[in-house]
Amino acid sequence: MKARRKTPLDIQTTPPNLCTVDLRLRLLADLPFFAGLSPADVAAINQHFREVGFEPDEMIYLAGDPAARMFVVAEGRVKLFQSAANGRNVLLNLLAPGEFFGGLFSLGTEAYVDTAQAQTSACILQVSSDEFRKILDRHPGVAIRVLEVMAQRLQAANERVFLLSTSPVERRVAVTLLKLAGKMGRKRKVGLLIDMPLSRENLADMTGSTPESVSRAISQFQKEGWIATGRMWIALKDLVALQEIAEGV
Amino acid sequence: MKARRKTPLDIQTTPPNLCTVDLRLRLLADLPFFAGLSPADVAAINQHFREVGFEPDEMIYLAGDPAARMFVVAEGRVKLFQSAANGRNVLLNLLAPGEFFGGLFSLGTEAYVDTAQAQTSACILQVSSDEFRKILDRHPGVAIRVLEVMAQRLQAANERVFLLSTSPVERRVAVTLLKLAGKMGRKRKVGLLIDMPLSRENLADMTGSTPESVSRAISQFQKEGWIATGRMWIALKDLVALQEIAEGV
DNA sequence: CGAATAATTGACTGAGATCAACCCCCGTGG
DNA sequence: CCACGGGGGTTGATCTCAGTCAATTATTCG
Repeated sequence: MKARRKTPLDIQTTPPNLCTVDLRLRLLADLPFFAGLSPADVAAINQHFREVGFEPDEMIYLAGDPAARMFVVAEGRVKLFQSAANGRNVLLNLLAPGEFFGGLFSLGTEAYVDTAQAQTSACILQVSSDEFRKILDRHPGVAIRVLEVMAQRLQAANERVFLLSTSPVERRVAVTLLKLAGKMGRKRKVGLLIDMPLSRENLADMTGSTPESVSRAISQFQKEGWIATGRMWIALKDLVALQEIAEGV
Repeated sequence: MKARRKTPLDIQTTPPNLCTVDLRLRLLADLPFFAGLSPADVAAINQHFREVGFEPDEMIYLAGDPAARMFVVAEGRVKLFQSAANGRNVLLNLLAPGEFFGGLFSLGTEAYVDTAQAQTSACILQVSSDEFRKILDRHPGVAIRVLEVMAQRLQAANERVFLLSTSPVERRVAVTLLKLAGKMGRKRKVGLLIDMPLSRENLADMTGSTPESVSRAISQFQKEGWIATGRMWIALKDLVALQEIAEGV
């Protein structure tokens, strides 16, 4: 018997592209910032959301587009990035179901400053920025919870500035792997698998480095037995060792 | 007649350390997030603020302290930074009057993640996080405006990640100078003076570099006639040229 | 099986960090 | 008023991490 595929990832060959109705309601109710609302309120808010399916690599919006909508990931993975003139990209965030993104929070700004792209096939809920603004006005508690999320993201961004300013590539890669595993790690036989297709280039765009340098770091980690990896996937096997690299022991 | 001092900065030798009452009210009313409130509301909110004076270099809070307070700069300059193990600092923000900082927005977090230090003598208004939280609950419009400020800061932090990931030191320094001048530039004979004491090391901490490398970039700019500089001060003379460097022409 | 794309590996190069010496302001105190 | 000392700034020499270029190998899909 011969293994046909080596990827431990569950590849969604037939994308659903549409979320079921109950998934929508459950999802909205589970969003951190709608958590305090009554089921009736959530149902009312649900009315304003429209759902859209995306193929892998499909663009959701481009930097510079008028920032007219706010989005919530229902299924799949979405990446937010900015492109540099020399062709290099900077990956700002990788989003999992339940996370929001889009133009709402650059309210002064009229256009998106980043680009959103489906990393896998994805189902996305969207509202117009105006409508979401009305929801915020109507439900003050929601605004405060959104504020908390924004505060966390600001903190994460500052941490990243710190890392880029002080740490070598190897450490930045280790930190990134641990963060990804914390967010979307699934226990598998090979280890704690980061549950999404992830290339060396993606990691380079996340760490301010290059695919080659990331590859060297990854090879090292694998040689030490701390991770298992293949084409487009990585699983962590020794979190403690990685943590030590991440913290610069 | 002989020039006694070469610094074009107005040095505050006798710090006031206390803000006058009308300054307080004017300041609070002018805060972006209290802008929509009635004078009576502002006066009521004012009751909850306490004012404190700081000497230059005095610490306002340390990373790790319980995040019990939220602050507003009334007068002076405040720097927020994080320290790395190797002794290097990363300067996260330089704040001017009207800007807020502190523990409020790491609501999940119990401790400050950064350190706040008075860069000049400064007058700071403070409220307990609990009290400010109540203000937010009572005035929903305020929460939304705070949200907007947070969104701007997140965007600024992401821009910084982008710069650190893609641009050489020279460009990062140019961008930083332009941003500082936009925020606290004053027209002087020497040029558009950045109105605060600012060392090469400060700039290094802002650009993820070293004092030596910043010095080399600055020397270059001066040789080209784009800036004028001295001990702890910088004035911009050719914004267009700097803009071109900043945008990578 | 073969084409396409991801990943690895090596050799070379260069931007910038580090180390070190020196200069120059500026406030202080004789 | 001037001499002094300390901290900020400059400049040069060296070294190193990681980016670049290029060739090869591995993996997946049609």
